[in-house]
Amino acid sequence: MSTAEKTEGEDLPWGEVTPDAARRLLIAAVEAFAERGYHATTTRDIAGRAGMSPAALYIHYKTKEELLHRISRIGHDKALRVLRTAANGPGSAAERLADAVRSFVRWHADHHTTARVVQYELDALGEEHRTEIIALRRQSDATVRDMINEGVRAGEFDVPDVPGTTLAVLSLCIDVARWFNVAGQRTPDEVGALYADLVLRMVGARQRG
Amino acid sequence: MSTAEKTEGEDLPWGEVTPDAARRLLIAAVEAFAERGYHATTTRDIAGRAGMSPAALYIHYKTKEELLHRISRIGHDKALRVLRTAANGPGSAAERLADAVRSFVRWHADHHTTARVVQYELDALGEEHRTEIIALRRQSDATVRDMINEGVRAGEFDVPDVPGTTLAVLSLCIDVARWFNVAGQRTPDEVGALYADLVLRMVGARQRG
DNA sequence: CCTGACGGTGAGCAAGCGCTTAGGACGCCG
DNA sequence: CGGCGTCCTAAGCGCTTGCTCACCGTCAGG
Repeated sequence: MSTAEKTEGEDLPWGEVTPDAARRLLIAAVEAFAERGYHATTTRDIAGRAGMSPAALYIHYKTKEELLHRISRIGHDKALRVLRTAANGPGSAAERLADAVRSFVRWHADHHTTARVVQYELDALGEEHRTEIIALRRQSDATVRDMINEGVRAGEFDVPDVPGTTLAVLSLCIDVARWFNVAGQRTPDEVGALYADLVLRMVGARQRG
Repeated sequence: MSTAEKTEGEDLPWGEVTPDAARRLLIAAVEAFAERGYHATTTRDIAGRAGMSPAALYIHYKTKEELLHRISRIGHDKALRVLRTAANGPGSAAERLADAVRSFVRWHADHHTTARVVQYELDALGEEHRTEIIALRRQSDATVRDMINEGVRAGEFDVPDVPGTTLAVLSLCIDVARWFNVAGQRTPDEVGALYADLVLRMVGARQRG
């Protein structure tokens, strides 16, 4: 068996979406949702961007909402994995928090079109799908909160309000998806570095890079 | 002439919208837009919430987009005024910045339903209206940047990247409109105080309150 | 060659959309 | 009382929406 068969799912942007036509439709939907928002996007527009007829969409997805759900699910999974990888890495609490913020922000900047859909079209989802996604977000929250708590316990941080600071840190990172590339001229790496520094200041880390 | 005639425009929430029916429609629109988003809201829904027939909307507003524009315009004006009042107040740069963040955040929390429409439905506006609103946002940006610059010049702050930090501070404040009251249990005053402290940390203010 | 599954299309349905228009209820002035 | 302007409604127009359905080309297996 050729090695390309199983590995191709990981490196190209939406490789985990398996029928090729389904992937093209999903990518088209991400673009359209990010540009105009979920409700302002028509199924005809999505199918058109993917080079297909309007009816083709319903061969691969049951409803327009299912498309949004798939995008939201995969996007949140990836963002959470990025966060956790840095959080579980080596180094002091400050180093891990800076790393986590840096890569989380970089992800939101790099994939700002996906991130915008994932973070800002949440209540277009149906009841069940929305609660599923909210559970994923709580895991992101817990990941950041744990890092901050560890830093406080180790004496590295000075944080009077841990839940509030956690909320603010995540809010700051997530909002990158809204303004990125609308303002222009900053690379994802630069924003990541800036935000890592700002967050270290917010938690009162003693030494700064 | 009775004194109530001119003063009533200032204290009640949308007092500047003068025909009474027009105000009721606008308030209904704010609620609906905040709950479901602009595109997912129907003119019938807005009129229904205001206790009127669908056609009544078009006596007071030419289009649904004009309603959004009026909301956006008034909301941005008010938020900018709140920011500037604190920025032009007395005290050191640190005190004024903290004050500005505190009141700006409090406004976004208090009027989170209005703020959500104002901050997150921007690209539902038409071309001309959108550029008009963006000009107002640039003034908010300039107000914050000036305060930070003054603090740096006075030796109160330590900020390596002033434009980037300005962006982050505003992003942090604005995003309050997204999560407030979805999370619950924090009062606008508490969030304002927390955020003022966090922002002082971000700019490296030497003394903290 | 036939067969059947797969993946796609063209046409269109019922419902809902933003918005318009003809007309009615009401109060004010003569 | 009539005439008029203001504010609102009932009805509906033209169009678009999410989605369906009857049908078709392609290709592997026998």
